[in-house]
Amino acid sequence: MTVTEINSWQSVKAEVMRRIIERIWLPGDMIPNEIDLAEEFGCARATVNRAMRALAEEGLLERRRKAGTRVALNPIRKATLEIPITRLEVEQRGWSWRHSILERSETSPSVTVASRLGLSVNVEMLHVRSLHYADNHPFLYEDRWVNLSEVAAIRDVDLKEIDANEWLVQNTPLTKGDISFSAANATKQEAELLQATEGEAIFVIDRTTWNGDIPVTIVRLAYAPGYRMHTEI
Amino acid sequence: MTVTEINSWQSVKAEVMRRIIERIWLPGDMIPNEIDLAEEFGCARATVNRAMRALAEEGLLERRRKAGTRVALNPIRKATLEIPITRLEVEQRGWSWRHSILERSETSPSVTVASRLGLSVNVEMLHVRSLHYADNHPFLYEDRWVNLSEVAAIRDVDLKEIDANEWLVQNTPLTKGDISFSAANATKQEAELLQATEGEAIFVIDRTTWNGDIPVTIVRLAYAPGYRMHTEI
DNA sequence: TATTGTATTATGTATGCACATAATATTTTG
DNA sequence: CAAAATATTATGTGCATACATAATACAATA
Repeated sequence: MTVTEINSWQSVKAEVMRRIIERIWLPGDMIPNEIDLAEEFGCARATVNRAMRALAEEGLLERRRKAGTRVALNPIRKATLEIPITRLEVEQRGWSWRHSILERSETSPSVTVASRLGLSVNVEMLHVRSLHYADNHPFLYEDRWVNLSEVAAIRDVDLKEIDANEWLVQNTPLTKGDISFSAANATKQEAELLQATEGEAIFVIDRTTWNGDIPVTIVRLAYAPGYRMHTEI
Repeated sequence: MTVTEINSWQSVKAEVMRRIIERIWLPGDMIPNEIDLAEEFGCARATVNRAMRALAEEGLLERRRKAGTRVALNPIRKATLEIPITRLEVEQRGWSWRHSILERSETSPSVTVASRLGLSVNVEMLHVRSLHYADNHPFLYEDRWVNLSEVAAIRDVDLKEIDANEWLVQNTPLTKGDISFSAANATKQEAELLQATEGEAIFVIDRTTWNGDIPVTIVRLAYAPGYRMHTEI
């Protein structure tokens, strides 16, 4: 055999990908079954299976029992974006991070907040507004509500020392999250805080998280102008 | 044994997740090695490995050879967002979709476009500007450049019939993509097209895609005011 | 003491085999 | 001929074993 053996799942994956990229196998095409591919590549079926599973997870292949495997028609490449801790995000860019607490109060939520969490307005919550800096420039304005009946321990945390999000991430299990991204014109208050001009376009993330079915926190993150969220597929 | 045997990788995964969520294993903690877990659960090491690998891919565990496995300190819950085809996105919301071509020309790219693609300005590209409507309301303004030397076939496509993105997704393999999300103030032109007011905050997606190392297309998507991108984790 | 070499260890991967499961194809039955 | 029962098939999973690899701990050496 002049053929180099393809016997690691990574090389099987690479070879299958090559055939897709070079359009030897077209979108929608059925491809040979695992047994045949294993024979062709000179490896075990489990090895082929490992490679194919990886490609299916990436969205390049569609697999169904008995029906077989085909090249995906809409390679809906799923972009995975990480929900970062602001401190790390800032430090990763080589800037120094600090944050300051603008408000910290224990109160009952507004109707809007309560309804979005599915809670009564009588529940006691922690309301924290804070500003994150990157190299002493305003970077992010955060407006957060925390469900105190679920996360009572946060009462005793000094949020000047540790960011609320960072504390929550490390101290409460979060099983479910709801995130939306949008653009908004800076309000007068936001503009002042972020050293922007009123009406300037601001990137906004709204996030609600639950532990099981119990709402934990709802937060609105308003980034200083120029912020870009980036990902690769 | 009164213990129900945990012998499928899914149940191993569920049990390990339970221990993390219920804080039996804390963030940063080392957890037992695969051999011990296999013994405890009454299954093979390969089964434990399969489960642990899945959890590591989800970001809940951090694994290193010899060093062992620990609960991730920052459970970087990765949100996966699908890169949709606009027509489907609109139709999924129950609206009717149509789009109109504002410009279609074959020309050489601007310096900005060329440099972002890593191409010379002498390359011939297809420049398409189009407007997508949802229920006859402007939904998305799209400004796209396509590398004709890589995707020559698009010359003969009637883009009034099929959206460029949809055609590309179905007819060229895309192996790599670069996506960024940001907020911008609507320019006068954008405001007119999207029936917005000048300066209104607009959600923008910039996307570049490659096939292997060859750039295929670069596109800027400007959404009408009020657009939200949504995902769950 | 600092550096280099070596042993140890936990995860990573490959293999052969067996059986499970889902979906299709085929045959039987009313 | 249509509906139900049955066979077939491709992927999915589990197991035991073996060896590979990376990272650490520890000993040997200069």
